[in-house]
Amino acid sequence: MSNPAPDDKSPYHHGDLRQALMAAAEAELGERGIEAFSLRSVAKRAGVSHAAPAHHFGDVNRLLTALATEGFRQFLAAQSAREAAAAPDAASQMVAAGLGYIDFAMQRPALFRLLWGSRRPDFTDADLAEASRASYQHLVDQIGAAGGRTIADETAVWAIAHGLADLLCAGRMSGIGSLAPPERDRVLADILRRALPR
Amino acid sequence: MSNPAPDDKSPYHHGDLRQALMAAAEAELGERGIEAFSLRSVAKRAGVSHAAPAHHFGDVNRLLTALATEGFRQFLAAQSAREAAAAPDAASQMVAAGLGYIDFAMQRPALFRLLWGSRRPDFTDADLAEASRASYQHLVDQIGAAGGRTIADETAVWAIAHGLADLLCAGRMSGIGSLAPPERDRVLADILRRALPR
DNA sequence: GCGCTATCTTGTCGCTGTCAAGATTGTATT
DNA sequence: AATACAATCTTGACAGCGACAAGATAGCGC
Repeated sequence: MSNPAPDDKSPYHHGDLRQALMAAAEAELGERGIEAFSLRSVAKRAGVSHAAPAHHFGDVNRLLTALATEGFRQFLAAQSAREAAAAPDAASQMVAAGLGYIDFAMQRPALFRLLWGSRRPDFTDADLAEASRASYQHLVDQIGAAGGRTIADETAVWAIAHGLADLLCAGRMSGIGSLAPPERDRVLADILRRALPR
Repeated sequence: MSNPAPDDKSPYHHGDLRQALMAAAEAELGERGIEAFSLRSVAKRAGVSHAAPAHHFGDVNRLLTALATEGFRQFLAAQSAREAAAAPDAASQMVAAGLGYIDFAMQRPALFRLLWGSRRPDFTDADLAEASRASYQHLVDQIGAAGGRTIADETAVWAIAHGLADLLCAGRMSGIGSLAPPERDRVLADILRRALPR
């Protein structure tokens, strides 16, 4: 096991460049956005040459694919975090999952936009497809437990959570976006509950 | 008035290059998507040199800003078209506006993504900001006429329409997206009506 | 010690957006 | 009608980009 000293300035072999590139890529995504995302800038941030990422990811889209796959898992984790703090009844769990969906969008907007608003990740990639499916299927499943029976019910809860998340993430909902978090959560929960059939 | 012959092959002065560039830009957007959008490719399609667009739009983002402004107006027109064909009661008009919102997203996905999923247009531009505001304010106003009173009501109808539109536009809602249009409209209308307070 | 392979660097290519300078055309003025 | 001026478009250049090829370096099994 090599284990180079942390202060080792610039060893020819990085050690865990793949992970470092992923972290640098997310930081770049947060600072410059997906539009100005640059593979060379990621490499520079990680302290390696401009061609180093190619060996680990092939091309820039595959780096973004890996980033999106990891992003979807954290996205699902954000929903689980809300559920853990919510009442155990099915309707509350459904609302909590929706609030987690929105939490992620507001807290990590650049990553959310990579997941839902970009075509650069390769969504035919098996890992990404599965991580993506699992992330919204979890939410959709909740409404079944809460009394939803039709495809309209399933679609409704997903569309409501996604619409709120996307518009808040983009900063276009000044009305709700400027509310204090507790009050905002109450309004969002009110809206999410409308997905349930009457 | 100049009025050059239509078959005039390549006059030094185009005549209405600004409009031609807008059309070429939308065509490029539809064929290659926002990620691969290229100013030089737009110029080539319009039959002019690579630097010609700069004189009319300054830079590429201002071309996209102009395109988005026009896009928002057509987006609003898609809602009006549905309303004109719907029953005159307030709830039906609200649903119709939502269906028009979704129509536009499914029929012109590249443009919809420019309007709602890109940061390249300059949304501080006065014309664009006004066109954008008008496009969703119209939908939000409908729920007031249909009995909505709270900020939750207004937010709900917008979020539902937008969530459905965004996910259908991205091709991620295979369940509803694969239905035949009449059946699909029925399900979408069912969901849109859930925005109304009970 | 030796060879093999993975890892990383350097250099190059075509493409991109933007800027500067020059060519062409339309229009107003005299 | 001739001239000056402004608008329009082209050509050429530059740096930054993603991708590829070739070479340098390092770890690892033998």
